Amino acid sequence: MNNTRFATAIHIMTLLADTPDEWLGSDFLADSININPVMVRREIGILQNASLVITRRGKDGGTKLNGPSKTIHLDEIYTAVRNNDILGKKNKNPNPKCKIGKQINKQLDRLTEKTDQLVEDFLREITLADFTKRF
Amino acid sequence: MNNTRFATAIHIMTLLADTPDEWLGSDFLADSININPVMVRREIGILQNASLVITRRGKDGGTKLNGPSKTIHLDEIYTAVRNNDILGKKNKNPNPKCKIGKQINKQLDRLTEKTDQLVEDFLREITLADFTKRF
DNA sequence: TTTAAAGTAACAACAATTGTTACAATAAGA
DNA sequence: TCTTATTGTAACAATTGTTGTTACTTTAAA
Repeated sequence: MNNTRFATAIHIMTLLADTPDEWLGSDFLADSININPVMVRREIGILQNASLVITRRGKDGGTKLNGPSKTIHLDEIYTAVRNNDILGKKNKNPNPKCKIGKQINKQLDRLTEKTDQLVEDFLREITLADFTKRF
Repeated sequence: MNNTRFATAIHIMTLLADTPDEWLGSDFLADSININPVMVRREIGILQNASLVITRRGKDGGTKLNGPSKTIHLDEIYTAVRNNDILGKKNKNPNPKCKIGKQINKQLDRLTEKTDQLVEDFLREITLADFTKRF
């Protein structure tokens, strides 16, 4: 993850958790994170797809958590925004004539899968409420 | 990690482990991975800094493992090539006037550190010999 | 009907990754 | 000592990924 998407997403979620009854607008959220409101709306789109938040359009619109923060787990946020494996990308065309080139991507997949699973399992044990408690 | 550096590094290490007594050249390694020899030499430079391999310049030069593959652990390769945190980058200037903006990066650091440690601990339990056994 | 918000497309700017060429430094071996 | 093959690395090009911005449509409250 050579990007700020998890940081942005968990920042949004933390703000939403802080005032769970209010519809917070992208301008307000953007001002706390100090990024462009369009970026915020894009990230909110992802969080919506994952059913982590609900939004309302039009005047007085905004975004809220889709449930109590103690029922939301950090792995849900992570898997929603992640776009790479922890160990990175595989090389595209390792040489099939080489005994190692032929197998490497399969073996890397095994390792990648275990590694990713490990992190998800860890983040699943942490709720958004746990995270926000420290603020 | 939105790059192929771990994949390239472990591919190199696997090839070296396969013929531990030979000096393998960057052309040979590049041909198995199917990337440019310069990329291979660059990655070997990193592996050298981490004392994972030794190289010899000049005619009949090349690279070898710096020790038996059962004494090399995958976390050593991972930490040598990693250049990002698993949870990604932090936003640079969260708003210090906001109670959450003010704290977010500190709290993210806590989480990031635990997550990275988890993966390193996992990879430390796997030797290069374990990995290469399956080829 | 007015107003303020989300949603999103299009594009621009910037950063990271990967590929390539070229050449200096080095070391083996004739 | 000379030839040859290799690493090391700088410089740059090409590609891809990330972030920022503008502008406009859609939506819903009041």
